[in-house]
Amino acid sequence: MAVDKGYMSGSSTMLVLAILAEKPYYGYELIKTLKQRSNDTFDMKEGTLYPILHKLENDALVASSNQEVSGRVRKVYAITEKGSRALAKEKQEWNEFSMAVNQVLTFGVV
Amino acid sequence: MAVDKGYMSGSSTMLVLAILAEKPYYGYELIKTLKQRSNDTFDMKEGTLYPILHKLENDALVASSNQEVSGRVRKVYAITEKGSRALAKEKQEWNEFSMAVNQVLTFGVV
DNA sequence: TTGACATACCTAGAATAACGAGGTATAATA
DNA sequence: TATTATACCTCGTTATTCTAGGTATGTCAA
Repeated sequence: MAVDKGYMSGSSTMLVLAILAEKPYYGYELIKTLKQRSNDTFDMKEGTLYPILHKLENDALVASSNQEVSGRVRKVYAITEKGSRALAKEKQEWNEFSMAVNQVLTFGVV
Repeated sequence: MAVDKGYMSGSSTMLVLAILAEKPYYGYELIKTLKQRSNDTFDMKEGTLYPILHKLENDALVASSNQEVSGRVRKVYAITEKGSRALAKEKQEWNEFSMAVNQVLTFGVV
């Protein structure tokens, strides 16, 4: 990660879901997209992503299918209805968390 | 934690330093202050705080001294010059990180 | 005065999450 | 043909937090 890896903890799953909320992606493509969207701040490793995708699929938050993309079969992941609901909840938690952090950091600052 | 514990990872140390940046605190007091400042979002456990304080002291980011506070000897922690510099850096990293998250979450949203 | 509760500091072990480093295979390109 | 990029995967290490305990003191009500 470009940022301290500790920060990533907990938000990785949400970030993956957020990317998939737009349209289906396959793993490798997802990493590149995440990197782009974050202006090179997030450089998620494959050793991080694939276990996350497998867990998401296991929990039925995403569904995978083998599809031919530009002449090659790839495992494409799509978000499910359940996944969309989970994402909405995680976004809410993230907002609560980040606001609380900013509140502590800016205490006393006018 | 009131929020998912995963989110805390990485920011706990920064939050402790941020509290100490205002004035010296002893451990127990610090937990209560953090909880107040965050509107009950952060409920840090003692098993989390004390190891953090010990590590911070070991790295010379804080300094401790036994002081009598309201008729009782307590271990009071104060931020050092080095600690202030570390806090400034961590704040910067936090800003970079949270902005990147928000950028990914709000992609395509007008 | 005695028992319960809050205060106050601490540690060991379990759980979780991300990473590094490796493996395997195919396609493109020089 | 050799190298690089693509593409998916797993295992073991490391880092961080929590749970659950231990110890001790002060306060307050029954």
